Amino acid sequence: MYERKIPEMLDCGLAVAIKVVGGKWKAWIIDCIKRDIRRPSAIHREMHEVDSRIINLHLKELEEYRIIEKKVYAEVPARVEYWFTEVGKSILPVINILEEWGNEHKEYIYRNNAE
Amino acid sequence: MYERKIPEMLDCGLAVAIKVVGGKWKAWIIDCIKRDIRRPSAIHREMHEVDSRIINLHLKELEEYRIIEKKVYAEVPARVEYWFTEVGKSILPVINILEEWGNEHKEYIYRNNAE
DNA sequence: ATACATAGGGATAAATTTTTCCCCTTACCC
DNA sequence: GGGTAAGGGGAAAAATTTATCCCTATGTAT
Repeated sequence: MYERKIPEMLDCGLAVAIKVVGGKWKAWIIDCIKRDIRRPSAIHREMHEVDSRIINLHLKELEEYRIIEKKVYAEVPARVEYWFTEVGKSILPVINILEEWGNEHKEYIYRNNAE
Repeated sequence: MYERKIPEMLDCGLAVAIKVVGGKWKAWIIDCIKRDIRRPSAIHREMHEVDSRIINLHLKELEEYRIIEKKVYAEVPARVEYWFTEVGKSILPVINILEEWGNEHKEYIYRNNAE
């Protein structure tokens, strides 16, 4: 694991919120789980652009924040599912608002990048 | 300027929104402007932890997204002010929601990091 | 002449996040 | 044995963001 050299700012609510949703693929992963795609392998099939290693890292991070929790079934082949915690559920509407804002304004924001 | 090697995903609204508010100090800068701290030097005095170079870079980025716009006054010493555009204003309530969520849950999220 | 405040940026380094590559385990199927 | 599918992670490289250092310029004040 990477060990941070500069301490983070944990006091600001905004920084915390962005930490939770702000990774490159975390929002997409959260969206998968929201759509009942719960197993690591299924998430990976859904997000085939992304290496499964990356997905694992993000899942682990979200689990550390206790946004999601892992359920392990004693089956073969191994079966793992991720479910939102209560706090995890509470962030879903926040994400929706972010997404709405982004969809409404993305052409505006990136008008210049179009060359 | 740094030239990206991997193209970004501009299609997802969430990615766009996070791009706009998700830099390390952008939210703080936006908060300054919201509190009528509009001049680069004043923002820098407010955010004395952060090098002015960094603040400039973020301001420039926000300006490229047209979240803020620069007004240059023909005074001496030079006077520059940043103001929100209409779209810039529209993101403020979104940021408030993020911040509220973060403040409400930060102890929960970082309970483990406390060692 | 020296110092200060303002705004701004080049060059480079450091820190952090993301990616790639390859490995391990269990158990089933052919 | 060799192949599949599941979950998982070490090590190192690459990509990206953030930080540090030092310079430019203008005009004003001491």
